[in-house]
Amino acid sequence: MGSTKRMLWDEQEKSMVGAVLGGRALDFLITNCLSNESVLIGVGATDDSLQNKLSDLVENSSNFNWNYAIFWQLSQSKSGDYVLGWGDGCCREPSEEEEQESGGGVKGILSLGMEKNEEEQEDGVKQNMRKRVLQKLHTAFGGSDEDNYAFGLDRVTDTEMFFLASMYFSFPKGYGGPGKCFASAKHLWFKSVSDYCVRSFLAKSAGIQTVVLVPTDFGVLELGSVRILPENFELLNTVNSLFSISTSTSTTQSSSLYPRVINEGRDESGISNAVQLPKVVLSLNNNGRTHFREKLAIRKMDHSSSINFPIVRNGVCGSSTWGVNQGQGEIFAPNGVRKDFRLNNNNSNYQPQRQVQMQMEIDFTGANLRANSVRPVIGEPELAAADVEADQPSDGRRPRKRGRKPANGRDEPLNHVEAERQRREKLNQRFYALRAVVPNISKMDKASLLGDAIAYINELQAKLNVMESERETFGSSTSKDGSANSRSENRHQNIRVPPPDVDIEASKDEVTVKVSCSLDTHPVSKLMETFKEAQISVVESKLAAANDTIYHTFVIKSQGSEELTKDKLIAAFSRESNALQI
Amino acid sequence: MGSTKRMLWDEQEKSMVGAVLGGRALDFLITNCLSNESVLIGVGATDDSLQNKLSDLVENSSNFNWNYAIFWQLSQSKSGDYVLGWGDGCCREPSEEEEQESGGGVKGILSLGMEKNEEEQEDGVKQNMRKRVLQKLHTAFGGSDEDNYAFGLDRVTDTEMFFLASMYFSFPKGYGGPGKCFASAKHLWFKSVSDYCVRSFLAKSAGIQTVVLVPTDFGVLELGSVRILPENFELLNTVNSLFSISTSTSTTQSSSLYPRVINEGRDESGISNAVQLPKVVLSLNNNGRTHFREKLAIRKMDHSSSINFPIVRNGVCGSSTWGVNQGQGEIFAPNGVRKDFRLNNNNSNYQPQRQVQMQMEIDFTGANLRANSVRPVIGEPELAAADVEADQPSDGRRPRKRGRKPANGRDEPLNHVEAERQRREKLNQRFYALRAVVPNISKMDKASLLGDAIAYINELQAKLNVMESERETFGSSTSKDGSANSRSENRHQNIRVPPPDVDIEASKDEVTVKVSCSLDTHPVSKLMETFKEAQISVVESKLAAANDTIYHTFVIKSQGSEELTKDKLIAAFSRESNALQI
DNA sequence: CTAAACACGTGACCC
DNA sequence: TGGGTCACGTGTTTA
Repeated sequence: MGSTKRMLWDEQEKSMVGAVLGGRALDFLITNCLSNESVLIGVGATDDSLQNKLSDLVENSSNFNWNYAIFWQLSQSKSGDYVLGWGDGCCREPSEEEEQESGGGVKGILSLGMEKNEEEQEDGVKQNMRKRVLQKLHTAFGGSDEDNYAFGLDRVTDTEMFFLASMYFSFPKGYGGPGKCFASAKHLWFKSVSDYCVRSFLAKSAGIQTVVLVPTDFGVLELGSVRILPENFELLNTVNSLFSISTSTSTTQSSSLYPRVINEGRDESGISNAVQLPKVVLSLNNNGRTHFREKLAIRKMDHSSSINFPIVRNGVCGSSTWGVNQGQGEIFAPNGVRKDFRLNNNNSNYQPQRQVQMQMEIDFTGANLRANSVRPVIGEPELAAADVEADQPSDGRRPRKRGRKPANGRDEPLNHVEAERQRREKLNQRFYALRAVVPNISKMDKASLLGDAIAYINELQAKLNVMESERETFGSSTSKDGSANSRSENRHQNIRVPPPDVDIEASKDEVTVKVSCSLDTHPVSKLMETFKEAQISVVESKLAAANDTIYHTFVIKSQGSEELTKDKLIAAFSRESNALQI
Repeated sequence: MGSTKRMLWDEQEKSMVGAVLGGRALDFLITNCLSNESVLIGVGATDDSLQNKLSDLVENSSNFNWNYAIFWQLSQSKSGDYVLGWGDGCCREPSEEEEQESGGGVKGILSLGMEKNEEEQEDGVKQNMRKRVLQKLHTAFGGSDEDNYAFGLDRVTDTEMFFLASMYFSFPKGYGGPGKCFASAKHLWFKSVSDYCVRSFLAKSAGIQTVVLVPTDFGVLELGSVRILPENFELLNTVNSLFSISTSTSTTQSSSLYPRVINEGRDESGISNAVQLPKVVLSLNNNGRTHFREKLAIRKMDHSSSINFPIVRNGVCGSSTWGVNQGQGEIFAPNGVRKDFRLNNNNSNYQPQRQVQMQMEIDFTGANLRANSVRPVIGEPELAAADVEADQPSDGRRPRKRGRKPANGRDEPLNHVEAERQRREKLNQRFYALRAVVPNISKMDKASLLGDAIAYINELQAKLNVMESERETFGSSTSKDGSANSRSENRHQNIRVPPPDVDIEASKDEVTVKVSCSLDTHPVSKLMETFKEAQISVVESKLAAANDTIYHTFVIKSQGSEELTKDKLIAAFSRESNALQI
């Protein structure tokens, strides 16, 4: 009874969640939760460039100093519907000036929930509820109790509550602020958050006063500020240039933003098959080589500088096909943990039967609190399961207060155990990360995980070997493809898959060669499909081969005007082709 | 001083090794060791078929009941010289009848070493020396202290000592028994092991009385028995048919026996640049799903059945180019750990710059000792480094006797720590195994290993993604190829690399769509290439899309007659098309 | 209730 | 001489 169960929402939970998130959000989440049966996986791959853009919008004062930025990424459900799910996000606590400027409503708003929470109740109950709500969301959307991140938070601020809860939302086209924005393809500038979204209550609680939704090619960018900001078209231009396809400046330009969705498990409830399944893994980013870092205090610090704010970013699990390779340089980034993060993003795609989970990680890049003793509990299921009556950690061994570390002075023997703690934690961190990238984990214990990882690596190696040798029989392809790290020596085997079903006929003075191949895998398959959908008939088709390129030329005809046809096609293709970059 | 250093052989060590292995072997090893500077890597790829053949010769009574079989695999040094190195091996303890039949000399022979070991000394000193010798060999040939396997052995029998020590030998052409045999290309049948090899002393110690060396195409097969066996040509025929290339009956028939050698590091000493670098990883094979298994007691059991013997097999690391695929069915063997082993064989080939090590693994398939308390120490560097004066572990906490477990009666508190020990050990085991399959390990600590493994997995996934999408553009090959475990469900998403460079032009009354895509990945690329090679010009090309197929039609023209052109094309394509099956 | 799994503190060791 | 890693024994939790 103490530990909340996954699927079911009992009344107490409902009221609690409603109190924290607001009634509309509660309803929305409950209908979207679907008892964890139908999960939406792999809501597209995001990479650092997206994250950088978002954090740029949030932290870079040259832009607008938004308090948060969320990219709602377009995803496609099994039934073909598009759904906007959490793509990436970045938030920061409002500065003191901002809090003053915003009219002081930030604090305490949350206590005006559905149930009348008395104002005099101190943080304790509120914090407790927030954590429990986050935990409930976590488990409701498929997370396991162990890796619940909420209890790793020292304290959940209003902003964080809004932000963290937002991760669990997803919006079908036309629903919610992002869904409406994307459906209308027009940006929305809310000077009041009263009804911009089902998350309005939460936004209000966080003191957000201005919210802007901007549609992009693959999703919706949501920006929010605690200040009242006038509509600003320069921002829109900036956003457009940042998030449009052609102007992607990412060096890696590899991971695809293009969404993919697999509906795993039965899909019996048809409400909305867009259910994110965030599994939050808290990670500490020891940038550089400093070996000690505050664990995961997402909370704003007492004298919050403008940078010590969490950056939440999602990684993709599930079978998201993400573009090409993601640049070895990125993979072998010198920074260990950072590397893990990055790599967690490009996941899987390998075992569709896997119980994949959307994986989020909290990056504490900016958390520059140098305290070495505030080590909030993390990964302690006993805390997660315990009935957290008071906010004070019931854990005896770390009697840390909630607010600040006692700045203990260099206890040598203490340092050892602390270092050891950190080592263990880092190891566990890696284990989590490994769990994220290895599909088909037989058991959840570490040894099995390692075994599965080894097996998986070998499996991948074997597959790669097979494919590589297959491909190399194909001849010249590898020679010009620089990224194809092919061992060019064993060229001699001929295993390639040929153009199947080649039919050759010789008539009087010419030979006709007919090749039939699967539409699925043909380069022009999407084109043909589009033609069909748009009821476009192909008048003439040609194919020419140059040095290393094949040119298809199609002369087509459709019902409407030619310009309209062209625009239609352009629109259709633009969506496809930019899956290449980003 | 207590811990043996890697490269150097101090006098004490020399005498000890000489005592255990014999003087000639000592000299041989010292000259071949080369201070670990010039290591011979990747001495060819072996696979289960080889292992099966060997174990067949050893364990299958229908053959000859040899006590051990070693395949000395031909390798090529940097300078072009061929060297016979440890390829694969299999051994078993002699049965009791065999021991009787062999004249009783098996036991105690070792004590007639260089230094006069008094016979009355019990196992203690001998076992201690053997382990230390194995450790010395292990480190001398580049193994790290941590993964020394010798201390994982409960007890090193004579046979095992001979067998395990043999792994560190390698023979230039003409040197040693295998080297002479291969040089002469004639088999050798020794009815006395006195001088069949530099390992004669060891062989004698193990009671081996008959040794046969048979040259094969890529190495030398060495068989030994504790019995005196008359020359037998049927055996030779069997061996020839087993190990010759053409008659390989292995179903996989994939892994190349062909050796390759990379000489890593400087090669300043020119004695013999063939130095194996065995890094032995002890692995327990929990066949089936039984989750508990005796750890690694290589020793023969008290009532040794005929199957509980170790099978040592080598895996290939390094950039050995080994053949095609090795049969998915093998890869996806249901047995988890076994799979790991198998897969460890098809290793690497990925990071040739990696500090590769020849990796051996001991397969305890038959080790059916059900004792769960004989837990030999393994991976305890402090033990390895400690000066083990007596065989009794100077470690206080494991007062286990040497010979047999005391059959402790369910000590509850003891059992806990024992279980925990085992858990740790299993974990470390996996870590070792993971280290074996992950190239480019930045640091040797666990966290880094995990990070590297994650990075590597992602890298592999990314590569596979790229290749898969590349391959899928190649046409319907996957549709009829059952083994291409393509996730057919998410066929509908357009994850595919889209037709890039779509150019759309609208003219007066028609729209032209031009698609240019890489020739490499186009289904007809091979066709076009063939056209070009055959100087065939395409008169007309058409493309039509049916339900799920795209039809290319080419009307072509070439110089010669049409029938000849047709035949030429058919010949060209037939070579491709039968690549479908495999 | 047992067995497995994990986290923790501690001693040791190694640059 | 300390920062870092490791293994060990132990207490606790979970299935």
